[in-house]
Amino acid sequence: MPSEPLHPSEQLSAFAEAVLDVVELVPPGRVMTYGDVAEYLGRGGPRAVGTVMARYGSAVPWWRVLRADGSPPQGHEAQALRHYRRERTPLRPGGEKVDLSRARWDGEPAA
DNA sequence: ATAATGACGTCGG
DNA sequence: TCCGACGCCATTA
Repeated sequence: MPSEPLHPSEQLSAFAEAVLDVVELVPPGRVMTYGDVAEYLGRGGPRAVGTVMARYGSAVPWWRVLRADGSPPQGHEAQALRHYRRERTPLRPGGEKVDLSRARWDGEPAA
């Protein structure tokens, strides 16, 4: 039996909810790629995650989910870059992409 | 049930 | 580094 009371926003598929949950866990200054999220969940794929973000991402720290090469979400580059600078997310020389080697979050608690 | 659609990823040139 | 081609997966028409 579910322990979670059904929220009004229960039109979301289980997958979409799972994706949004993970995104909310990403600490400020850290990021995950679309593929990372799918792997973390053990289901779905990068594209499916992107589809969810495109539709419901506005409610979560969407800028912390980006492409595998460190580039910000397609269509939201400028906004994302502002957030990165504000959160001091490690950027690559040139400042157009995130330095995944330093900013990538594996899912472990911040300690 | 089949086809089309993405805030994607990898590979080859 | 910059494409294009293909594969991938949930969602929607």
